[in-house]
Amino acid sequence: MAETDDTERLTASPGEHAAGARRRPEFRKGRPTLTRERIARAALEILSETGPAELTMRAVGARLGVSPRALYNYVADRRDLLGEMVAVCQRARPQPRLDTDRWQESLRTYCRDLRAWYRAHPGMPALARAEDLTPFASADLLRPDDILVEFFLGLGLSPQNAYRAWSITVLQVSGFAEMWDAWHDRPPPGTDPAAWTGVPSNLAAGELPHLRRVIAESDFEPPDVLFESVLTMLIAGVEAMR
Amino acid sequence: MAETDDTERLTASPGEHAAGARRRPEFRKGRPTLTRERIARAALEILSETGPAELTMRAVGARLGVSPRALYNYVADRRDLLGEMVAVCQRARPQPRLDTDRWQESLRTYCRDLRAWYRAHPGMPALARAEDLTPFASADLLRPDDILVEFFLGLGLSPQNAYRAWSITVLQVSGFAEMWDAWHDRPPPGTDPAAWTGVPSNLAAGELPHLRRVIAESDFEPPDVLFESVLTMLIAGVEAMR
DNA sequence: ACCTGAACACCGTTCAAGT
DNA sequence: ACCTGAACACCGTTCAAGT
Repeated sequence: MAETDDTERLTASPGEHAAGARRRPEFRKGRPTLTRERIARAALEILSETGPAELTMRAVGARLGVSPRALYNYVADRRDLLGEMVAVCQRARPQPRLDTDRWQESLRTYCRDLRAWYRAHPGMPALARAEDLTPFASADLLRPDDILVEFFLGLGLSPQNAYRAWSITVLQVSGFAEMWDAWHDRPPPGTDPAAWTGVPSNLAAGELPHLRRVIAESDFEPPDVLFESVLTMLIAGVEAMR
Repeated sequence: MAETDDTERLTASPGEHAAGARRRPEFRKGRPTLTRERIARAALEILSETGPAELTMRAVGARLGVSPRALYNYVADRRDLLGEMVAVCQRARPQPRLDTDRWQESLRTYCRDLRAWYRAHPGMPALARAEDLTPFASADLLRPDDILVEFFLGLGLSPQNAYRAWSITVLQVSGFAEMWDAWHDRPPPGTDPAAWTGVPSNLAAGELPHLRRVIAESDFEPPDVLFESVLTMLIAGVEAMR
């Protein structure tokens, strides 16, 4: 029993077991034992199913069939729970599979994966910022970023440009997911998602003529199409750095 | 007294005065009279000085020297107050001054103004989304957007491309302000702003080699420089649409 | 070792008075 | 017409027991 395995280490509870103590049981009264990770996952479910306002300690406890007080045996406070939520998310961030010989297509693919990951946790960056959490605390959470930087260096970019390209790539994808997808994936109640163009339909004649014309004469494009346009711009920008 | 002026109309209180009634006094007990707008401005100050967690009805009342209950004579509830905050912000959105003959420089200038505007209200888009508010409710708030679309049409873009260019411009600027500036303008307490690169300094040897190399061999670039890189990409993207 | 239940301070909101 | 103060339900968190 020299080394505990990965999941065991990550889900260790704050009440430390002495070395060589028996493992904590997987179940208790029919319910799975609480762990920091299990609590964080329940909280992430609440966050993406409802929203940040409904993410309360009481709601997390209720979802796990436990009193709110029980959570405090594993997390110090709400802020600590949010930190664990960030960590759980980060661990699931996609690992880039990048090929410098087909660099445009592989960058595109990775950005699509990254976008899907951000979309799966809408509002998480905003929540982290509102609570002054520092993401990327540990080195292994930055592995995807290291691979991405390596890729840009492999394209022949200078270190400075590789740093810029990395920053801009993450910025483009996270910005798109948070500022665009978040609205389109769950529009405010009462708005018609399909017709949602950002422009009110009850306009006085002559108001906003150009905006109206452009919307009338454009085909409706789903967010995916706009995202590809952003990626095309990004790729052209990287190309210009070489 | 046929037409009330702009500010009067916008700050009308819900308790309607009969037509021809005298104006409500500007002051009351030495303090300026409450209005929806004045309440929203106090709330915006709290939001940007502290953060969304400190934005409470009680705090807004205290800042105005009034009991929390008094606010409910002007706003229906917290959500209504947030809506008024959005409206106050939107009214202050910069009007583009765009010249198709010097289109690159004037687009750049407008984007800088727009970025400054977003930075002045950090977390406002996230707050609006968390509370399911619909921004851009009224037509006059979309005036800047109409001007921007007119500008892109004037460059010879097709309606479809003008729509894309508008979306992407707003997306780029808002995304940069919310995802990048928000962190750099007020980093989590305990981090050194000048050295903040997003990478922890206590790395084991051999960990994240490429990220470390890139950071070591890059000059520190303030966010302004990265923003200009984003704008260069945006301009190249628009150029490619013509 | 880990849980529950009561309790406290705080927040949004409402009710009943005050002037 | 507009304000205050008390009150209610809810939230984060803690204390004192339970098993």
